[in-house]
Amino acid sequence: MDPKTIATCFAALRAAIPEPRTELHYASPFQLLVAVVLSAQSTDKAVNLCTARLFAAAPDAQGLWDLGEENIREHIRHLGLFNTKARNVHALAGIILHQYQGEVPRDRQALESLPGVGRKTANVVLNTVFAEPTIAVDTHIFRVANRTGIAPGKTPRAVEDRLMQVVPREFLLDAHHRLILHGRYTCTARKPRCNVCALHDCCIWPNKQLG
DNA sequence: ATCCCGAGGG
DNA sequence: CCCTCTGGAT
Repeated sequence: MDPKTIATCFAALRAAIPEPRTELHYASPFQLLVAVVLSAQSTDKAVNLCTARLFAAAPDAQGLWDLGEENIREHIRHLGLFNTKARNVHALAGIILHQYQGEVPRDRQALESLPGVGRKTANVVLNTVFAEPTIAVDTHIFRVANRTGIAPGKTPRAVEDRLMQVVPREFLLDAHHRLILHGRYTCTARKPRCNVCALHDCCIWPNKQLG
């Protein structure tokens, strides 16, 4: 897709999604980090239901470390992958508490060394908390980038690298959340709402559906 | 490549 | 029933 068309796409996305932001509920960088770890293969809505009680019981790294893995597991039991997540969140809280003075590090390497934190989660934290121009390629962005033709790629990393090349600078900071929200509500996995899509005229997808 | 793994939607 | 949901570790 040529640069002009891509710029047209993002201008259209800006009009459709004027205030891009995460739908995860959080009151601190640490809470956002935990929420994003919990969000793997789960809906934001389900995560918010869990964290409402979890953060009330343990709002910070000290609290989650003291709460313990067993209690964390009970709070997140209705999320998928809850066992792994409980173990990771507890261990992560301990590391943040003891090695980072309870603060979330603004450093990709440090973030990715945390249990349950990979490149995607690190990119979300860097973008959402520290306002760095990163793009976390999750299931939504991977689908939207490939389907629309904005940034095709066989792996999440390939799509990320391509997005970083082709997204105009003025749209880079908010591209992550705009693409996420577009994928969640319009360019959905199963039955995309092409009839109301802001990208209808610049999207290359050959199977545009009516409703 | 495989495992983890609950809940909601179509 | 099958698919999807802001993946990461082995």
